[in-house]
Amino acid sequence: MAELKSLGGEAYLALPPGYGPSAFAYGAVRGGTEGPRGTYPGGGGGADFHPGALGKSAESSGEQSGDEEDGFEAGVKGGAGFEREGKLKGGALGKKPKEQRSLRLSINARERRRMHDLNDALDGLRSVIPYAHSPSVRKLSKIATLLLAKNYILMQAQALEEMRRLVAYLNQGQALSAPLPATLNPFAQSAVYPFGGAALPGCPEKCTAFTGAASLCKHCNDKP
DNA sequence: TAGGCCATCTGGTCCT
DNA sequence: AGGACCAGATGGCCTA
Repeated sequence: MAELKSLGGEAYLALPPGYGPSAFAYGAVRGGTEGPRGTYPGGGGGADFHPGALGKSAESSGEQSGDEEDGFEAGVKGGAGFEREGKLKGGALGKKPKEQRSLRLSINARERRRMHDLNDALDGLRSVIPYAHSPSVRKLSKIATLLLAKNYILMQAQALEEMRRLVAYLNQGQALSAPLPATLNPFAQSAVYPFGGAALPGCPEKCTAFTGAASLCKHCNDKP
């Protein structure tokens, strides 16, 4: 996986290759809304999910009660982990006592809930980082969300530091008429755009879709 | 069709 | 013992 190196200045919010522009390219229209991917039923694991048993509506913690029969019955054919090393770890499902199967279902449900909570948290993160929030743009992937958030935090930290330096400078009683050293003047430096000075791929559309205070990229900001 | 992303299942480990 | 967390595996969906 591409490492996110320390980024300087306006590149803070640029995602590493494979996550940045591609995240948007990848994020291009995807059947309109981003709703459930329709993978719940069945999902992986080979479990035969009851369609609809695990809809997006039930994604949040709290739901999923009752340990809906995850498809343990006929399901789990070669499901995750089961055929590893050619053997059935922990015993074949069919041979599991009902009690153990019940326990497994409970564990599965709990894990599912945990992952849903994690996804909810990621959604919350997506909602506060600057990128094009639009129905026509697919949401950021998990990895892109994390990397973008990290860069955003770094960018904010840098901005804060610059402001501190500026305040300290002004507090020293320096004449305002004197031009600030470039290193102290945040406004003399190039503005920090989440996607750097280059035009964001699909810039006009995405920048207009972006609901933040500023444009996503300098290119767009220069052309109101 | 390959690759990316995702949801889910599962067993192991650690903690309470 | 039970729950949380984790990583590996699997299969489905979608896009280029």
